[in-house]
Amino acid sequence: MEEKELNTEERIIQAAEKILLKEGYAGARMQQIADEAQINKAMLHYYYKSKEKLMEKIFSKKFNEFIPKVAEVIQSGATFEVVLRYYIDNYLDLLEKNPYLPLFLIDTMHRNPEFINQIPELPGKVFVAGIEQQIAQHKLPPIKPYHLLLNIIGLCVFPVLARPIFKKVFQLTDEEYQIILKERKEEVYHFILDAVKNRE
Amino acid sequence: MEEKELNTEERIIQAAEKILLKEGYAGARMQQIADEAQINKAMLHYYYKSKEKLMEKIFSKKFNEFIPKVAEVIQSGATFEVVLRYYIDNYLDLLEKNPYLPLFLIDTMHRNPEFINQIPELPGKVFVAGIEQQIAQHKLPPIKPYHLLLNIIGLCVFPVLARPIFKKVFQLTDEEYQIILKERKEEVYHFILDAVKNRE
DNA sequence: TTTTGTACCAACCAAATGGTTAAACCAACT
DNA sequence: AGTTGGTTTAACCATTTGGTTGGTACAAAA
Repeated sequence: MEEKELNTEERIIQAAEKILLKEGYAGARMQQIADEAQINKAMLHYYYKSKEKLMEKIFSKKFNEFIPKVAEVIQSGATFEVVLRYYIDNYLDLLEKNPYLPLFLIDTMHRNPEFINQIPELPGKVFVAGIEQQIAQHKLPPIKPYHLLLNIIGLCVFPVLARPIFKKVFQLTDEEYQIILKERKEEVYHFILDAVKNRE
Repeated sequence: MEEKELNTEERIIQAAEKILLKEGYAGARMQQIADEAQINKAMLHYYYKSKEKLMEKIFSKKFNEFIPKVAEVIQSGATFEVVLRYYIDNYLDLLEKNPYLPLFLIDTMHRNPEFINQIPELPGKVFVAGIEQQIAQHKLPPIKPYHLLLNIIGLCVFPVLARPIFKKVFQLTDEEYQIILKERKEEVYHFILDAVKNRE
């Protein structure tokens, strides 16, 4: 409710997040970020030498918020059902709170790939190994790990990305679309489970 | 192979498509488009009064290329399997030829929603009615049409959008990712069919 | 032959934009 | 009181950017 009294640096980060996520790197203006942080434009450059440095900071921060730390969970021995629920619930909650996040990351990685390089290596192979292990133990039907992951994440993320197109094509209000998104937790969970079970 | 001798307007459209799709509205530069079309920047404004008008043209053109005209097919009485194959094959072919298209449309609709308004109404309701009819005739198990459509399109489109992220996380080469995309026609088709069948 | 209209361009312009400077402010130490 | 060092600002700067101007070239119409 009440605006916390944040120090300048925190206000800059908050403002930069808001503006960069909404407008993208090319569309965001340093002045806009300064206004949002209620500081002078020169202050921005005092704390962050350049727009690029600021973007680096926000991008890596958001990237790390988005990439889930579930590699361990998949190896925890839990059933696929449990892991899937955990995944989907976490992702959809995150997406509900951060509707601009996927577009921001995807857009940045496509159009400003230079920002990817500062990201450290990620344990993708671990996830693949985890899935393959579950398949070997017959806890999962044979499916290529990449495809399974693309399916799970795509089914979660796409509705957030496609919101404007679907709203337009089906002439939905924001409230109606919100309901659809709420329904997704069950829909995606059962859809994936049904697809995977039927493969056995 | 050989560069056709196109007239100026065609060259402008081609150039604008290339640059706008790749860079987005905010990132694209009129000079860049002029260079690509091998004309003077003033020529751009001779044919298209402003960047906005040019974007309007390209956006509506691309939007109409992307939104499929399958509403009739779904009502054609064909089985769900046939319609699904048709959908998926068409979409994935289109996406393979136009990898920048989904990001361009999604990005534009999120960040420049003013361009949506010039798009005429679309027969989304017809699709919904078609699906509901198939469900009533027990040709399809009960599933909310919006969800079915989100699932189908999401599973097709997301891998194209997520390419950079997946390449990074799993350290894939372009060739490796290309193979994954090729596999998708079968993967998506069976995944959806299995999920839907299991619902009955 | 003259007029007219379309295609085209070099040079230009005003505004916007990322970034800098030099000085002021201010709390903490000496 | 005076110095120091981080913080803040108004004013400024160089470049980029979308867009304009005034004019040329040229072919078709009159």
